[in-house]
Amino acid sequence: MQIALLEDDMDQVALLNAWLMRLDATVSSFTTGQSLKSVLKKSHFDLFLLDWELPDTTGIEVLDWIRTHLDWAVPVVFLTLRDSESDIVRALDAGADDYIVKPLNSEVTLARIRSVMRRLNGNTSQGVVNAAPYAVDLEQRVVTLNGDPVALTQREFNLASYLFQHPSQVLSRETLLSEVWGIDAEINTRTVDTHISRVRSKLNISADNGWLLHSIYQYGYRLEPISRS
Amino acid sequence: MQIALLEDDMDQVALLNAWLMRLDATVSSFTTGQSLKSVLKKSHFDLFLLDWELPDTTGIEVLDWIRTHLDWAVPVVFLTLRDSESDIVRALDAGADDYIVKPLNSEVTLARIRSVMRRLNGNTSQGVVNAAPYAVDLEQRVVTLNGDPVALTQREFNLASYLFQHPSQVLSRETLLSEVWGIDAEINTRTVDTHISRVRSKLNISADNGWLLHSIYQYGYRLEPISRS
DNA sequence: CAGTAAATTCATCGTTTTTTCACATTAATG
DNA sequence: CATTAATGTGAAAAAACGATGAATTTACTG
Repeated sequence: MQIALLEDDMDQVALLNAWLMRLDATVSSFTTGQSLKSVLKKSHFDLFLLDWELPDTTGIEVLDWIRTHLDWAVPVVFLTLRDSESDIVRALDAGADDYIVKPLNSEVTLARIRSVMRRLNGNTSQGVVNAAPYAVDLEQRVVTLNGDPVALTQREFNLASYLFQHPSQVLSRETLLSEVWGIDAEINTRTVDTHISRVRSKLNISADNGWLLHSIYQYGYRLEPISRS
Repeated sequence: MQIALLEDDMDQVALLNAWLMRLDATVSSFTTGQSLKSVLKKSHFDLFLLDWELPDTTGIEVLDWIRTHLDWAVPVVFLTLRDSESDIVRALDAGADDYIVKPLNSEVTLARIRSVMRRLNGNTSQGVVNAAPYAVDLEQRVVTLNGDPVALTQREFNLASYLFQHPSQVLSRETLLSEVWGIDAEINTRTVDTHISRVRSKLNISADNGWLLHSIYQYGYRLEPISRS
């Protein structure tokens, strides 16, 4: 679990770091919007925690940037001193998933973060991911097409399973390397492409089966269902 | 949208009913856990709003019942007077999606409910930009002219989509490079011009189709509709 | 611990996409 | 109207991707 914390008060950063450790998460903290943005092009985060007031921008602007440039699926939680009702409404309507007013209570903060994360993973944390005509059984580690199991290697299964758990999301090669391979370095390799190609062909992902696995030039891949109406 | 409201104070019920109308929702209210349970066997709800204290049970028990007997994915929000931190943590960890302490503020309550619903519905925020005779489907990443899809490459689509999302606006080359290419440096390149040319020709943007894509001398471009009378 | 089979990564080539370049055309200025 | 600078556009060059066989690494077996 990768958490990005945008907060310019170093005391708060230290405090939150200590608390978030209990979530079994890796926390990357940033003190300016600019520093976060520059890292975002290459890194993946599962959750953003934003302060409202920052040296070079506001949390709302960062949220807008995340919502237009990244995926909608990433949860964003505000942690701020600003407690006016209009600010709360503004942040939530801009796409925030929760809004916690400082001073923070450790238990409540963590419980709210857990709640947001649960909603994100909710349907897919375990069991069977349904993506007709495909189904991904995370217990048995098997992907089926129309009920028939398809022979995949471990790595192929891990990749396919990650893709089906993040449908319609634009996934960078770095994200896939980090999430599927567990490699965090920025290495020059075409391994991801090779495996994507094999998954595509073994699972026969095509318009006929209602799914497409596109490449995003210079970036990564995206698995998406075709909505036929 | 079907909302179930479990609340025994009739004044609160009346108040919430009035507010929730704005969400374009149908509200069914219940004053006892038993009455809600019996209806659940036949009815479907998209959201549960629970008070903590009820004549025959507690909100926590109802939440437990929902989580074990119904789909885990249904969002549940607490609306209660109980404001102790331990109660909040208890409810959230039992699977609640949000916890709002009374007295309620209408705007904040509605914004929090919208936030929870948005997360559930898989973020239908991206839709189709209508710019007759063009349409830009941000989900499928396809531009259509009179309903026929036009073959565009990724970069061409990104550019066209950005232009159609900012019609009649004067857009500098720097803005386009930053928003479409993700490049923040001011580099000397004619890449933007080439792509503009491609978009213009592939989409056949011309007076015949009601749109023009002008260049702004020494600055950038502007896509604008022609008002035909 | 060696031999074997399987999985993964690497290397290559053909194809597609993007960028650069060259030159024709258009626009602004006085 | 002439000059200069910027834009339009087709073609070439460069970069990235798809696919597949070869090489390497890993896992298993006796």
